Amino acid sequence: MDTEIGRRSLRERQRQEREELILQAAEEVVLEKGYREMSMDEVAARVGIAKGTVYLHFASKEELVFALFERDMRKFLTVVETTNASSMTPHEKLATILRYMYGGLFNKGFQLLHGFIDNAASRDIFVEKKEDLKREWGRLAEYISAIIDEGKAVGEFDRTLPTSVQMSMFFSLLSPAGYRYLVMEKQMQPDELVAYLERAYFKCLAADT
Amino acid sequence: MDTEIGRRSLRERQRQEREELILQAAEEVVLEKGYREMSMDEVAARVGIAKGTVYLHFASKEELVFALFERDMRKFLTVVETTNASSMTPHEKLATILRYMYGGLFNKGFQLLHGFIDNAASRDIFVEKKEDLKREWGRLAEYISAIIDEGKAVGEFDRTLPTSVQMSMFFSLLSPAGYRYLVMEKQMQPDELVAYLERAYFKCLAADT
Amino acid sequence: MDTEIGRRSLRERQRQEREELILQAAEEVVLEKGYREMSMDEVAARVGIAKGTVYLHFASKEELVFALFERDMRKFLTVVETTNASSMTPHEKLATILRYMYGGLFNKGFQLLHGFIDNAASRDIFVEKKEDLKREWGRLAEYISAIIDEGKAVGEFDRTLPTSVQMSMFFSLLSPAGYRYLVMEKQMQPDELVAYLERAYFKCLAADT
Amino acid sequence: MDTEIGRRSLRERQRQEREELILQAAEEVVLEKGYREMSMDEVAARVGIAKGTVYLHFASKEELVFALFERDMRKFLTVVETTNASSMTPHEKLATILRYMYGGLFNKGFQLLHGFIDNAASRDIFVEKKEDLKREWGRLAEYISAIIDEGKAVGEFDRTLPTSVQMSMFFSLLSPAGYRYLVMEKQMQPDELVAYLERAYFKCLAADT
DNA sequence: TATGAATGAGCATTCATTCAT
DNA sequence: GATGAATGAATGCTCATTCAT
Repeated sequence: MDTEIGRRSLRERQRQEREELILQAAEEVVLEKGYREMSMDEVAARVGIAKGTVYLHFASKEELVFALFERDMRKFLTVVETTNASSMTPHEKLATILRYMYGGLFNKGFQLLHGFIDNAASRDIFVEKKEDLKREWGRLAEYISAIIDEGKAVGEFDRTLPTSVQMSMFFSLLSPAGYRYLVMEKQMQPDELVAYLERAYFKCLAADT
Repeated sequence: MDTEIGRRSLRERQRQEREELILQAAEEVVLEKGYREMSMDEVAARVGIAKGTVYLHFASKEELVFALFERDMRKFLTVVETTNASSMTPHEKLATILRYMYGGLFNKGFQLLHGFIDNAASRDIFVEKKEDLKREWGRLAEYISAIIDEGKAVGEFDRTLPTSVQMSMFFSLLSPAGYRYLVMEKQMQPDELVAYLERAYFKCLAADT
Repeated sequence: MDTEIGRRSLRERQRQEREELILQAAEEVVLEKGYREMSMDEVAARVGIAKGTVYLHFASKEELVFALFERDMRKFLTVVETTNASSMTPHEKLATILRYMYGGLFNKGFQLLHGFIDNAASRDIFVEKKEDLKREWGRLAEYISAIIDEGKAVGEFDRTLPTSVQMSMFFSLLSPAGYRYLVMEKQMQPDELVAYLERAYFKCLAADT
Repeated sequence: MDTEIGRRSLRERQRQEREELILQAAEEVVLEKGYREMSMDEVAARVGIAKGTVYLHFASKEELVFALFERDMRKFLTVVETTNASSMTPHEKLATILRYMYGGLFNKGFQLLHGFIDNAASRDIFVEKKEDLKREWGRLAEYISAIIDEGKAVGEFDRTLPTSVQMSMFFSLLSPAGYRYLVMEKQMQPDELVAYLERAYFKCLAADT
């Protein structure tokens, strides 16, 4: 029985590992080529498995990308929730989240979210899932809004700008293309760049003295 | 001969008008559905001509969208050049351009540029045209950079932030999705929104006093 | 204008001819291999056109086979209606229809109808069209029933057997396989065979004397 | 050794029982959906075993359905042989077999045979097995023919109709679809229906008086 | 022996592009 | 020039079959 359970959990672990591999490959391809140009053949090829195997894990291309989207959204939400629950000041909270979004190599997950929120195609693709997406996005927006409002309450942030605008700008500070431009053409260090974005954003937010 | 020329120029004018109609239709569709979902059939149908006729004007779908891209870029460049040649202060210049970009219903041309610069798909689609695009984008970047540098020189703008970062942020102030969110969900007036963006951006830019 | 109309009707005629060619090819394949084994590739290949061209005429495989079905049903209905409207005796009417069904090389159209009525697959395939099919089938059934009832009224046919049973048997006198067996294995002449079926069926129908 | 044999025969019995369960499930599915739509997954699921296990009993889908076919043919042959060996009159013999075929809920086995004999798909599917099928079908045909001939010899049946035609008609009296129509739409009792078929068929067969 | 995950050939459908009229 | 019918490469998805455990 012990073996039985052991075997099962092994299977399950392998399954999850493979699922993660597929998601990673899909993320790569979707970021490189976009949703429509991402082919299930290529995803499978990158993982080194057969096309049919992908379908054992995800019922359709749409489901696969949606799962990817959710995974990244969940990661993001976790960061935001954890940060929000901490005892940092509003400024520190936003800075922490900002570093998550634009740090590293422009966090792939956020890049995906960023791309899909904007992309015309994705609007129509996920028709059925729209509600789920909206809900999750709504939660995210609420957290950020709450932090900004908290900052306004303690007099740290500018009350003359609507929170919704401040929040929307928070997600648009830099486009992936802008990021590439600065890092690749202008040879800017990612850390340095994030520091600049932080400086710039908080100047926007700062309460008039 | 005189008639000949007149006839030709008439033809030529009609040709250009039709070309413009095609570009308009293509712009509509590509903004609604994205590059891949835009079908030549639909573009032709919206103009009210046959599919084959579109190919008399543009050698391929790629060429069509590229032409669209260039048209919008040219319009944008004209605005930027005209503004730059004026006797406004750097602040006023940037504000004018900013209003062009984010004003109205989020200027379609800029929306397209914004979307395509970011979009993964477009990167690979226009492989051959990359150089042209880069050159044009470069000119745009130079103009904006020059204005920002001018502002720094006269002590208006913050010298501790790199011009390249300030410029990149200028193009990313708000994503089309963010725009839709604020206008449609939050019922914000476009004019009001642009005013906020302006305020926010110039707070970022402002030199420390 | 004359030419215009002439050209159009030429186009239209060509279109209809090609549509008929596709239907013929589809009929062949579907009779040889059944619905599922019929591939659009093969149909196109038999007509000598590209696969895409088939889709210019029929929106889907299902539509194609449904159109085929309807074409054959319509032909059949025409025969039945014409016959019914004639001044023949009920016996002669049924004999005429019977010869249409089982005559020649077992009328392909009727063979198709026969096969599809029975086939388990087709029941589920045409879910949406079910109503149309039922209605058409119903009309056919009514005509035959009416003729049989007419025969009963004039004392020609056996009143102790329900009309519905007599009608159902009318459509089941011989299966395509049975036909093949008799013609190919037993070297029976089709005409001769039909004559036997006629004799046999009317013995069943005959009123007791 | 005794135990050895006992164990083996137990194994063998279990094996046969499972095989029968698979055949039953396959019969259900194939009658519901047809050959192509019957999936090995569904068969296995209905039996409650793994898909691989089905392959331990039947080398392929084709083999499975062929085995099913043979099983039903064997059952049918047994009925026919038993009946033929009895001391009934030819009329009674045929009536017995007829009741087996069309009685109950349209005997599943016969329904399968009926469907496959007719169905275009099956012709090509069982290419290799054709000979076996033909032989078995031939035996069946011979038995029925013999009974009819017997009837003709004793003056019971019509000698002016070829035995082969009378036999072929015997198998085509009613299609499964016709059966469903009469029982479900016309609310006819199965027993009643079989009685009608019997009456009708023997009117056909009857010798002229 | 039993399992079910993995495979990959096969097929319906779409759509950019071409070309005869 | 203008048309739109014809093309065929490309791709998402299914499912019979295999095989490591």
